[in-house]
Amino acid sequence: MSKTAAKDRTQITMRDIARMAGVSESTVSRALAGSQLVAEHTRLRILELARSTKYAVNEHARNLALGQTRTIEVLFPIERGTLQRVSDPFFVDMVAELIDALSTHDYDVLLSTSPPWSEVRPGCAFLGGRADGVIFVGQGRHREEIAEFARDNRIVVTWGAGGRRDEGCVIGTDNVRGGYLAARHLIALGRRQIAFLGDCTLPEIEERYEGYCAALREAGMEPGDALRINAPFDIDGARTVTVGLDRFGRHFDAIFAASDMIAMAAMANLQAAGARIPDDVAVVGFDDVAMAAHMHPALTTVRQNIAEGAQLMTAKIMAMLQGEKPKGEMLPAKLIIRDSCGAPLSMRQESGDQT
Amino acid sequence: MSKTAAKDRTQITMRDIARMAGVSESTVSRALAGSQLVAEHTRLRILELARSTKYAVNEHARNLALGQTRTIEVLFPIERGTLQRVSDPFFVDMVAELIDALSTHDYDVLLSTSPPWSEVRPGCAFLGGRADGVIFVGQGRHREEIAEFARDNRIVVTWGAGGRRDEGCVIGTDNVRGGYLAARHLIALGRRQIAFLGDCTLPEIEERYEGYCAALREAGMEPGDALRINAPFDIDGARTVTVGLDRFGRHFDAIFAASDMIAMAAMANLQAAGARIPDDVAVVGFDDVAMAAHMHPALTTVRQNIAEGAQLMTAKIMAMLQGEKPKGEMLPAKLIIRDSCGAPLSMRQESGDQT
DNA sequence: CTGTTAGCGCATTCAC
DNA sequence: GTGAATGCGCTAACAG
Repeated sequence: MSKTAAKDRTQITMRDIARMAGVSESTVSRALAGSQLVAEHTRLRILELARSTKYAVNEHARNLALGQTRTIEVLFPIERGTLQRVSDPFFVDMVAELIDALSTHDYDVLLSTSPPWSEVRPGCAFLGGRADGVIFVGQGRHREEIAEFARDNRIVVTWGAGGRRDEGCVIGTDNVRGGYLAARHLIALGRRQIAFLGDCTLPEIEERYEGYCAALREAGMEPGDALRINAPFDIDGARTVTVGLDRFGRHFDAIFAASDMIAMAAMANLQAAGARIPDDVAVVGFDDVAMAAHMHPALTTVRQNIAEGAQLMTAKIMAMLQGEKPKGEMLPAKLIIRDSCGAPLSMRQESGDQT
Repeated sequence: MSKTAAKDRTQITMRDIARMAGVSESTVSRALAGSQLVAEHTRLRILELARSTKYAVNEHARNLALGQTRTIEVLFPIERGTLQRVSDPFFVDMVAELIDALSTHDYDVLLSTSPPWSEVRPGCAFLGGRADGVIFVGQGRHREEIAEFARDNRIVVTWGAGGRRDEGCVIGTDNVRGGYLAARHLIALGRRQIAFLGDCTLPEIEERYEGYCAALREAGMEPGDALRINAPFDIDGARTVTVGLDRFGRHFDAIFAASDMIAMAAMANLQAAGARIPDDVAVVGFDDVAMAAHMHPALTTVRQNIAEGAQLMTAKIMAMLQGEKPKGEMLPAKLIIRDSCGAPLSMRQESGDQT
């Protein structure tokens, strides 16, 4: 009973409508595919029949015959089992844009959280021919595994920290530059004790930290661990920020947060502690999520162009499907100056914020 | 060239490893399926061979033969083409939990944003046998279409506003109750001019508004349009809030926002305008996203248990797959009292907030 | 223009 | 225990 249930759903097949139309399956197939090799009236008759019977071609059979899937697997960097939830608007946007971009090319999106190297079962892991390619949305703590996977499989694109080594096609924002811009901006505003909030064990974050360090050194300051607060993305991230802030008290006059969500949490914590933003502490975030412009004060941040990123990744993977071997690319980071950093109005015009 | 590229990827098949192992395909199939009808040593040999050659069964062929897909389609309520982006952490969480719950049952998730009724192409729309069932994450502006679709197709579960009529299996938070709790709470705190922020053309929001109205009437007040501010979820939502607030000035002393994101935006706008929260304006949100507890002031909100919702939807759809016909269910809404409403400490103990 | 044939990769009766 | 045969639903040559 339980076994048959799924199989029972006597799906109407191509043969059925072929019989109903009094033609062969081939003709139906052609008609549905919009082939020119079929008379207009029979085509219309078949189409009408298909609509009225709510027939839809079985994609499995189709893909099996065609040897393709028209599906891209999108892998999330969420640690399963752990309570780590990302819950960052950045990901919704990215996935939504990815779906948009891919469906423009008539590709479906198979979403997953368990990477191919976590082989729970023998041969049932990943690209079982269900997807033509894979997109990793972020590297998480698996940069090496992803790189290796990309070397083994042709059709792989990953979003994350730029490939210095042979990591396949990696697309991402210029995190180093972004971090640099953020820190330089704060320094230009006269801040000297700039705390960094973020988990540097994540490749993207590490790059942002790197840029931050570069800006500091350029200004003759030496970045120190005392101003580096480990703030993970997970659900406890904000709490960690609190702890961090408590720990360092007012030993800093600015914060560069590795993500907007972290920045928002930090701002709330600071304000709760009575600090004025940006007067006492200037804050700069990273991502420019939709909420950023609507915080109080409005968040100065480094914008990642998600739509462009999604489209670029899609283009890359389409190219790979065509047999090409595209290289990774870096999207420019852009500083969006708002209120949380305390910049004078004169500086904003240059940044060209269109909020 | 471009046509062949995809097909060229000479996937190693079952026949290949059958030959290599010197057995028949049947035996390989059985070995990989963990059947008892195969000698231990040959099984191990085959498994080893499969691993070393990185072989993975072709899911299309498998599904075609089995008549099932082990895939659930998850539909997003995002309007394609429009610039409407949800970008709400609520969705990441929901999708992540859904993936978790479904993969526990060995089901994959096919993500999509184009509903089955938007038949762009003839017969290539939706359940082309690629998925065993569908989950709608929210009804958006398509409650009727979804209801109809659920009537036609057996395996459909939707998250949203409870089914008063024959809408199939609808799971959702008790929005009416949630709205009622929020408004009642504000009234109990002495607020009298309670604005409602949200787009009532969305079923879930409409229900929250309904509960809000019930609480007002219970207290002898008549809800009026003057206090109802249309604040859509999309990217311009926060801006609309601003407009709304400007329009009404200080004619309200409290706000019930239909989502936490709206609440946060409203809070920021209020604070920017010099209003003190909760002194001048008390705020209550809806969802309890991770950020809510880390706002300043911490947001009082109505919690939706997303994990439970995802698990429940998964359970329902699994039941449907077994041939059962489960009914929709409503998850309890829970008021989480924090700081933005100005409630005295004594009220919090009762609410049992575990932040 | 249309029907016939063959095969995509795998699971599953059956025989052996 | 294992192999041979059959079919899942569809597409793509191949003949008419």
